[in-house]
Amino acid sequence: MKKYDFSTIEKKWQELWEKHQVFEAKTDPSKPKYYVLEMFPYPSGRIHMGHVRNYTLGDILARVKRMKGYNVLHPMGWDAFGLPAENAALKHGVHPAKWTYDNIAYMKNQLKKLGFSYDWRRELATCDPGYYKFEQRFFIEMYEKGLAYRKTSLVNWCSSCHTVLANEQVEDGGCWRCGTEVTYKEMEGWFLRITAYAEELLKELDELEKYWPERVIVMQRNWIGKSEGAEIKFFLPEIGEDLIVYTTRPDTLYGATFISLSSEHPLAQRLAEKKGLSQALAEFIDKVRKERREIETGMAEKEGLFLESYAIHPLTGEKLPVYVANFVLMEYGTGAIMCVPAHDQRDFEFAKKYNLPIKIVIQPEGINLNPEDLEEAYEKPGIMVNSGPFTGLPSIEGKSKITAYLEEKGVGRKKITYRLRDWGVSRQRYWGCPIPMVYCDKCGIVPEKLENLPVVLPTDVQIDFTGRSPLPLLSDFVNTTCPKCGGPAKRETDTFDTFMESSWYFARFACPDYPEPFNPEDIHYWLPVDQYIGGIEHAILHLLYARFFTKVLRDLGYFKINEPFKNLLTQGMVIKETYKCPVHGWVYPEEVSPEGRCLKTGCGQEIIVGKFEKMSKSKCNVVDPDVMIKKYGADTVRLFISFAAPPEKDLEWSDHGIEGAYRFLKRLYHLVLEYTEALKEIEYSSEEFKNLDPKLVPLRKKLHKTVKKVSEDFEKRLRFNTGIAAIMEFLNLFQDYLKEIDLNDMMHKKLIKECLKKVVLLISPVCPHLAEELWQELGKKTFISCERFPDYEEAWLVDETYMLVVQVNGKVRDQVEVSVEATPEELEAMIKERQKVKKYLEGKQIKNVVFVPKKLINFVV
RNA sequence: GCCGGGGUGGCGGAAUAGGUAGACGCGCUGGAUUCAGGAUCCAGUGGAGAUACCUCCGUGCGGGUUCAAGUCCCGCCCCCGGCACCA
Repeated sequence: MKKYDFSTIEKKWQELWEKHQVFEAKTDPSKPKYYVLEMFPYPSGRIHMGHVRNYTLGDILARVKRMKGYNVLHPMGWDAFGLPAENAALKHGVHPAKWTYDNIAYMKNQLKKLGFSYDWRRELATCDPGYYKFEQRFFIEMYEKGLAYRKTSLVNWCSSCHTVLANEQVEDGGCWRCGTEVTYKEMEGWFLRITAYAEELLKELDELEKYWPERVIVMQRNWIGKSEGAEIKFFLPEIGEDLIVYTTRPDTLYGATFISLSSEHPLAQRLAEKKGLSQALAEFIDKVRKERREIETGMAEKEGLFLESYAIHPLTGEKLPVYVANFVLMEYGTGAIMCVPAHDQRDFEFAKKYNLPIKIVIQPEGINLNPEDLEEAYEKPGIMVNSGPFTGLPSIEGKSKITAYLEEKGVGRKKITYRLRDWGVSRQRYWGCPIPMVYCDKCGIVPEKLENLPVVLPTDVQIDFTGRSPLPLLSDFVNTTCPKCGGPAKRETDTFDTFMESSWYFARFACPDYPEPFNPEDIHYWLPVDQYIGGIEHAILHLLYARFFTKVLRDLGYFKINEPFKNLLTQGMVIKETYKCPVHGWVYPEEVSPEGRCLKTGCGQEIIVGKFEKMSKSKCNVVDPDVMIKKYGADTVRLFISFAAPPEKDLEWSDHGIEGAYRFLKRLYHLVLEYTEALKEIEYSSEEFKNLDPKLVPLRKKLHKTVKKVSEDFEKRLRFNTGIAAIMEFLNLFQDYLKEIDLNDMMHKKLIKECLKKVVLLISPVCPHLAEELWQELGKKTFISCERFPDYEEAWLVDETYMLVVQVNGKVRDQVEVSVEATPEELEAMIKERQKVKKYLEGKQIKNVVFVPKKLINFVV
């Protein structure tokens, strides 16, 4: 028997696919298109199992859609700018460009070995000036529309990466990449006005809700954080100016007993000066900055500084003391709040600490709150009290009534606020896209001329051991001429956040060689992406930025679409069991004895079998895709990874599990080969099966049901695990039927041929190399990758008989095979006489009989 | 605290429309083959009791609706993820 020689088979078909350009996509408006995209990888050096899973899921879908007659675009590229390249340069003395391109070459080879059906002609790397020059152009166009601007702000700073981080890149107070604690620094930098699109980004989520995972929608909604409230003016007599506060609870206005400002608030400074408190305020600001970490996480105790000033309540005329408070953020709302201790927990705590009055203005129904014995703020709705003309109103109504009243009197207005902040895109890094701006002493900030783009990142540089960007030191780069006046000027030396590149790459894939950013013919045909697949870790960052860019590019006239990704699938992580030794920490599986002891020299401690965790080098639980491909072949790896769990769930890597997948493919291979000689010349047409041997009819029916099931699971539900299970189930049944098969009978042979052909077609999106090989063995001259997905015949899906489940009082008591044509009356009469049923009915009165066609009959006694 | 998602055999997971819970795979048990191991093949495999038929229990816990609930409703517990002084 011929051995299943996967390595020869896989190499053979990979070469043939490439030679015959099988997966090249061409714009063709006469055909329906389907754009499958997986999140492109950062070229870190080697692909990991997470990539294998992501790209296998995408590849199965791309292959299914191709077989279903779609013109499929399935590209791959490299998110090639980023910090690790600089770190590698530092550590190994390799230039970031060389390191990056070497990694790309290696990883591309790995992807090819997995047999993914990419159109490699469209490959792009974001560090290529031919790519990023358009990004520079978009930025200049945004600048001209007022969507990009420069400002000084307090930024998140990672001292280890020597760069600024966006709010989205701070996780639990640490840098999202290296985990170093983030500090705050005042810096100037470029911002994109994503807040201008806040409302549209939020609103469009209602539509996306049908096609995107709910949790992603929820995360984005929270991130945008829309709130409706009011801005209210409080007059400051000391300086003769109005202070504007933002509140979502105008209904509690009469309960305001003091005012708090952010320490960064400009009016705080002015009031402090007036009262000779500048020194105290400066100290307070300093303290707040130092404690910002604790403040942001809600850990710091509330603290304030009384400015010895008062604000006039716009409706009562009362004098309210003005404080600066450490918990008031300058970046949100107006940086100033009215404080209602009775109905806001934060204000309550502050008031208690500084002995400020508490005034109740909302009473819950049936309870009478007293300021003296209040233990926490009452934040829920109720009936308004002590609220002048509004007393007696439900607080829900009071919100809009008070706001309207304020508007009428000119001391306030309705206001919508978003939590979303503008996107800071400046990074003090070398390995990134240069920001195409020039600083001229005479003309100020001037964008580079479009015809001078790209501003090329100089590659002839030495990476300094401090890890700082070499760009500011490169006089050839820095010194330039002003695009406006031609005089001497200096270049911007910051580079873009790398999320810029990934915000529009999906569109460039439609026309990667076009001399302009986009060829309208191509992008209007291919966009949007029909199915986007990637990790949940990008639920906010990347997906929100890409949505924002899409809207901007639409408004700049490039796109016609509003949203970049129609359907989104967020696949789970690949996780594996971990082992921990009490002495040595995490250990490799090879370092654990069969008795569960540590095998490190002289150790012998009992190993703690840990949780399944995301594969990582530090936890010693990684499985290298290369090793698996070598041992089992790409088809087995693809099969296991798409079978072991539904796509959106975490997948537990199992060494036994992959053995099972391998076993299945060997079985399939040998089964087909066993018959290929006898079947080579056999052809069949569906009409011929009308005279099929009755004992084989159930087999053909199962075949057609399986085709239907797999078709739905693979194409519509994206549940590859159940689709594959259905194929396995059919093959099990098929093998049972082999005893019945007579190879001298022509009809039998035709049926076997049909079964094998269809099974091979069904499995082909998952295991394409093996499928191509078996297709050839079955006498076919075409690529199975270019074949049509099998059809099923409706007539063969229906059964003449079925197993009727018999219940008595809802409990299963019997099963009978019955004809679909039998009437309920006939069935009832027949079943009552059956022994198994009879004993439950004897001596009982039948109260009701429930009959569910083709399913069950239930006697209620 | 708020917002999502989830809890099904020894394990990963099925059950798409309220209708046989446990498909498929792993593991395990027994058998065949083999000098032996591995590989392969066959049979069994939710639990308890009877081991011939069969009976009872069973989808996190407690109630409910229904002829019928893993699935719907109410209350609770636990796990995972996100957000969290955003006024």
